[in-house]
Amino acid sequence: MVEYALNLDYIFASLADSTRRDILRRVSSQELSVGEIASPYDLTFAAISKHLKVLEKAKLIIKRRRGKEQMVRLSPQALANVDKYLEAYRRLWEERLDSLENYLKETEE
Amino acid sequence: MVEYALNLDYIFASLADSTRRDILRRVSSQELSVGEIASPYDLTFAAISKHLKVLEKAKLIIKRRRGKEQMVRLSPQALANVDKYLEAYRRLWEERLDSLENYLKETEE
DNA sequence: TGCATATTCAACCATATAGTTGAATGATAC
DNA sequence: GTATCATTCAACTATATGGTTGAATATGCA
Repeated sequence: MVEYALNLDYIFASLADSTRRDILRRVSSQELSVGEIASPYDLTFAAISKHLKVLEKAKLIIKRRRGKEQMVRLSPQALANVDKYLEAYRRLWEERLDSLENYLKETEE
Repeated sequence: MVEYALNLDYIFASLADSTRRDILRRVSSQELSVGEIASPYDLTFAAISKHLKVLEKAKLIIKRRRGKEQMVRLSPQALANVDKYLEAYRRLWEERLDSLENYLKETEE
């Protein structure tokens, strides 16, 4: 319960930064080393290392050592928790979309 | 584009606080005044007012004046954007759930 | 062992955030 | 207009966050 709430704190805080969202996107399709992750950004390795720490604390990524590199990949479970969180609200925005659709349909006629 | 990204920054940052998530939950079923929103929490009005500012900037809530009160309600659209953001990842955690299901099914046999 | 490569840690700085208190504003009621 | 109720603003404090630099650690290789 509390665990779950804390987890959402970490997950949402992680996702609130566009560099971290970009990292997530990139590791979602393939495992990358920390160096590979860092290279496109105009930031120090240490900064990227910190971003990865944040993502790791939120359990959004998993790191494993491969030789001298640390390999990083997405752990989709945390995002599934976000989806679960949204569940309670889905009906609300779908209703709104429905009424917009109806409105458009009626306007067509 | 940039607008959308900034929006996600604000939305996720808003959701990273359990008081704000609780406020969202409470205004999702009914419109509440700022005072009604504040009453269950052990925080000053000013603190709640700030939380509402954060939620408003993220377009998660809408305020309107009713007499001397400000009434607050959920604006579900911003959450629909989160759902849209998750879209790209849904396949990934569903695959994982599927393989867990298969594993359990096979273990049963 | 010693060197190079990959990554992290420690210390520090600047800015943002979450809270407080007390004054200020807006709207209604008298 | 004045008092009152509801809310916000301003100023301040403490802590968190995102970045830097330079030293430290971990692994692989000669």
